[in-house]
Amino acid sequence: MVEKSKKERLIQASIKLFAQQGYHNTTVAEIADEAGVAKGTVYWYFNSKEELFWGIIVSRIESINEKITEEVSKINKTAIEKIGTVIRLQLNLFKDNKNIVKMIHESSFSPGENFYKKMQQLRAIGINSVAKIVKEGQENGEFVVDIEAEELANFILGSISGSYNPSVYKLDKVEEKTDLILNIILNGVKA
Amino acid sequence: MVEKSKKERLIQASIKLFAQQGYHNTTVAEIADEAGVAKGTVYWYFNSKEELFWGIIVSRIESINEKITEEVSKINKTAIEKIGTVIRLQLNLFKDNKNIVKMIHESSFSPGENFYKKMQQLRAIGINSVAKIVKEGQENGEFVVDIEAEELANFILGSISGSYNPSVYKLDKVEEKTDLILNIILNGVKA
Amino acid sequence: MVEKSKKERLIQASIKLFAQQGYHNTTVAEIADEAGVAKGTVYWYFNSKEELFWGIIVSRIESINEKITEEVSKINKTAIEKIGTVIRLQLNLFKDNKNIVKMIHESSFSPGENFYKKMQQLRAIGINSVAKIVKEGQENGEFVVDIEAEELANFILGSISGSYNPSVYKLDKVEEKTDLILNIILNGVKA
Amino acid sequence: MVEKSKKERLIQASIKLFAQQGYHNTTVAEIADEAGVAKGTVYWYFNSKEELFWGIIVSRIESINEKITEEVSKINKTAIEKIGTVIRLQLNLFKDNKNIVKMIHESSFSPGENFYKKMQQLRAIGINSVAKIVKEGQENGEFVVDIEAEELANFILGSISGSYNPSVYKLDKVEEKTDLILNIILNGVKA
DNA sequence: AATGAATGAGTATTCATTCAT
DNA sequence: CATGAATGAATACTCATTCAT
Repeated sequence: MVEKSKKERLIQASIKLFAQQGYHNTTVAEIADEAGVAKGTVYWYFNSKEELFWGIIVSRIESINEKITEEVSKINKTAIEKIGTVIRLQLNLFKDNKNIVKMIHESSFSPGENFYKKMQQLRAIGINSVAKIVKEGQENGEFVVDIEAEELANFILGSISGSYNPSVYKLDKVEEKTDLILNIILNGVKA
Repeated sequence: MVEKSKKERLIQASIKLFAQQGYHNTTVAEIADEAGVAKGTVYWYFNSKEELFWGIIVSRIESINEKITEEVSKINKTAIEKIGTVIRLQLNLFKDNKNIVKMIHESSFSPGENFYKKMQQLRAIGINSVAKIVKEGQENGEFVVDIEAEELANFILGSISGSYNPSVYKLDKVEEKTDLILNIILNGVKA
Repeated sequence: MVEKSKKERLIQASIKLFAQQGYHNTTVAEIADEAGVAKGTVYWYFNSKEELFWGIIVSRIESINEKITEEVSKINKTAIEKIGTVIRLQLNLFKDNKNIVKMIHESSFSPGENFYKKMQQLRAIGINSVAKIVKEGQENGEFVVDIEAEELANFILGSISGSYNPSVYKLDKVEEKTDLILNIILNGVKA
Repeated sequence: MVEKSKKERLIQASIKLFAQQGYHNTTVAEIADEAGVAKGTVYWYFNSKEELFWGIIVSRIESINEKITEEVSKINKTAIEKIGTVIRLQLNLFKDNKNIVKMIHESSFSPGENFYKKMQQLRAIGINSVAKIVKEGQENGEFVVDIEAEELANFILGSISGSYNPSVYKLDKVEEKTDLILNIILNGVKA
């Protein structure tokens, strides 16, 4: 079929609108409208507006976490190369899902306890994977050893998303940006 | 009188509640209640709920921006020292204003285009100040020159806030953390 | 087949759910579910939720009215005996159809004028039949004559259902209760 | 003031509409409209539509229960006289509050567990009071003693409300009706 | 300055009903 | 006969804001 399923259309419409206008400023009616379905149809596929929002967020983060985890287990790559891949994965996520990044941004403030915990878990999973890479690098002499692996992982992941700033970074040059960030993280800024 | 002014009490109540519950889940009635005033009184001191929210956010960010700007102009310090101060300032802001940090997090997206732009401006001011420090450091040979000052500034500021993760960082040891971050930024993680 | 027809299953499910939860708190989806059929199927057998509800109510009341009418025409019984039978019929209806009694209770008011009138009519038919018995009794000297037959009939029918109180009456002893009520109605409570 | 309070107006409007159309067929908007206030005002005075409905029901039943209880304790009246008063009180309640009677009718089917229990309690209180009168009458030889006082009380109260039928009883002649019912209850219908 | 009663626009959610298959 | 995806009208309730006192 060329025609997308109504559920898929609802998800796309949600991503677009939530990102553009924020969760609270987007109505279920608007989403249905944008997706070209009736309001009631939203509730045929999703139990609530919250579930719709968080379902999207969680699925995307899980997807990138999976990719990172995958990267960790590769044996024919150095730790440095793996960190490079992590950066590239994140930047590509940002590039391909500008709207979702915005949604994740917003989600950092929790509408509900349940989802907040879920988000914490997801972040922990990501950090954990990167920490494994770091440990590997520390063990084989690629990385400095005077900093705890987990703290380093936290810094790395944080600096990628923290430094992601649409008004500064033009994300059409992912490779370039990856090199830049990796360069700073590896060598620092001192002359 | 030791009794705080009603306006001050309203601001404190707002910070507490907005941070705990988020903007949309906090009602004006709750704020008035927490502050011990009548609902109508809120509107004597503030024109709207939004103004109350943003007034707080903006004032705090402006305050730290001022401090950074101040730091820039000091002449008896190296650029590296200045960057260290910037990190220390940020971490202290986080430490002293956990609630406000949460608010800023939320505000990175929330209610309406106007304020989003305002936030972008504020961020730009901060980056601008740090970029001046960086340029200074590049000119006097402290920092690498193959990276644009603004991009570097963006990375520095971003990595501080991005790596700020309450569940990992215990912010009671600001000096220690400052050294850690500064160390990574300056020297990188490569062995 | 031992398997009941879908229509029958729908009726049974409706009685159960309407009685347990009331008309407005029972959804067509629930009924279909309870009956083990698809939602759409309900509409093959019944034109609407209302029709389903009222169809049940009306059929039961009509059935008891028929029995009462039947009773009236018997010629080998005294009026007193006939009244006794009416009481017994009612109590047995209550006993066997607790759920339906609840439904009738609710229906004494519920959805829309049309059905309210229908209920009035049904009640009128019942009263009319009993009134015939009363008249008979008045004519042959069994009952007092200073009270209009219809008013008496109304009292009799009303006192049966009005005094029906599940928390007081244990309806397992229908004969006993019949005697009790008949006794009071006939002889009164004065010593 | 000639102008009734908004709360009072809301109560009156609710009684009217709930009785005319039933609980589920009456919208909060209609009530507000009928009372001449804004929709939001309903929620200033009442927490919910349910509370509004049940608040009315309960308060009226409590009021008549109080009157009955009062009657019980009078010492210069015979039990028969007291029963007469109970009948008169009920009929007057019906007369003055035709709408409320309808509401009580409807309430016999519970929207919520809490209120259902409350209703049971209220009925129990009424029966209890009447049972006291009956006992009194049994002790001083006014009433037959072969029937349990509580069962008799249940019958009496039940027969009054059960036999209340707007299409038969014209409630403008309360005294007459009171005598009629009292007469039947006391002496029965046997010639 | 301060109050709090009153407002009414705004919205998520439900559910009887339809109809293409 | 039977299904269940899809519809959209209907509605209780919230809450920022106003204003007479």
